[in-house]
Amino acid sequence: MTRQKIQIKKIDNTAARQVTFSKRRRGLFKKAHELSTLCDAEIALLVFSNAGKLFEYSSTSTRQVIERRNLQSERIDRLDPISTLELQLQSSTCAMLGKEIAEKTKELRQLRGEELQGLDLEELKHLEKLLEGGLNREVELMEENQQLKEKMGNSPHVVQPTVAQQGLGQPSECNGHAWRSYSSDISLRLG
Amino acid sequence: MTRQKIQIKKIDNTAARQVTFSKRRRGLFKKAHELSTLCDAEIALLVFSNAGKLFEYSSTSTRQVIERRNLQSERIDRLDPISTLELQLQSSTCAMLGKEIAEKTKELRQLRGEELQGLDLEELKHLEKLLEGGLNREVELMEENQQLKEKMGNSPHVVQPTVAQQGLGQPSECNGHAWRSYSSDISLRLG
DNA sequence: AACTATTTATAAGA
DNA sequence: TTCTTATAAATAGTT
Repeated sequence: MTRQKIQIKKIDNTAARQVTFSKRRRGLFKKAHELSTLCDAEIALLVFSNAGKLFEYSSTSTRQVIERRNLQSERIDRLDPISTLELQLQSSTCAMLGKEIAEKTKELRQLRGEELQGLDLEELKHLEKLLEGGLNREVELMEENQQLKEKMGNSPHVVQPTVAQQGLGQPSECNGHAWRSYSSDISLRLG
Repeated sequence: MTRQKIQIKKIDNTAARQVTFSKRRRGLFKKAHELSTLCDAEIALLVFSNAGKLFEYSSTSTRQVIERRNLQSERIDRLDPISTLELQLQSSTCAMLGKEIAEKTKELRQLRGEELQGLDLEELKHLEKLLEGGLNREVELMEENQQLKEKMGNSPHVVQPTVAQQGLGQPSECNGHAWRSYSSDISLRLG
């Protein structure tokens, strides 16, 4: 699209393909962020490189957006015929906690690292907000878990896995921007 | 970015916001498609408008990309401690069929309608490929289901819902392009 | 829905 | 990888 117009077809040369991938991925993420900000849209963007590496952007959290999407397409075939078995498993939010944390960790890593390079001040502010929101959710999850813990005491036939929650990691500074310090040391044992 | 540079913050005026949303959403989808084609990347892009309407693009299928993502983040906390209960539910692929079809239908609707407007020839070719791929998967699913049907006959304690699969719809022509005709009339009854 | 003056994105090349 | 730059593309404001 510049020194010369190109055809939109797979780039054969591996090195050139990787360079283009990096450039355009960054451009795409930026555009996604701009759209979400300008128009108050909720966005999730998943990109697997040719080599199988995952890059993701989300205006809120990828899991949240995917769940919102699932709600739309599942409302019809779900919600009515939920078997008791399914209920038990769905309510075993415990298993999801681990996933959520793994995801959050990865998201944080990405936000702090790669994705941060090309971002301007506006985006930094947004990321800061996102991080704080994430921490708030963390607290909510803890509370939710506490409640779950109590409920499960009453229904012994429910699945009761053990989840050990890792701390969010060491407080860090990034591009001269001090992230809110936070340390969690929660260990959950249900059942 | 043109007559005047704008700040990346929420557009207050509702009408202006909607116009910008349409324009930029189209631009974003085009960029996503170009990246996937040029660099052989697998992409899923979910966009919820301010009004809650879902727009999605995927180089293959959104479900497929999300699953691929789940594999990466779940491999650690999953795969080892799969309870018998979970196994039973996971193997009840029947429930997923309904979802898959609902999804595919929606995807098709989107591809044929809205998203088709701004697409050039290259993209049309891609969509054609995608649709054919979808049909192939349909056939695979049928076969998988047949096998499931047989397996379930042997294990009576497995969940056994009834799923009626609708046909994909009438053969249709789109933008002067004849899509492969297909009709399915399968009705699954397990147990 | 179209039009353009500008701003952005980016393909090549260094 | 990062930067530079000529050019293609996207798009904000207007009609």
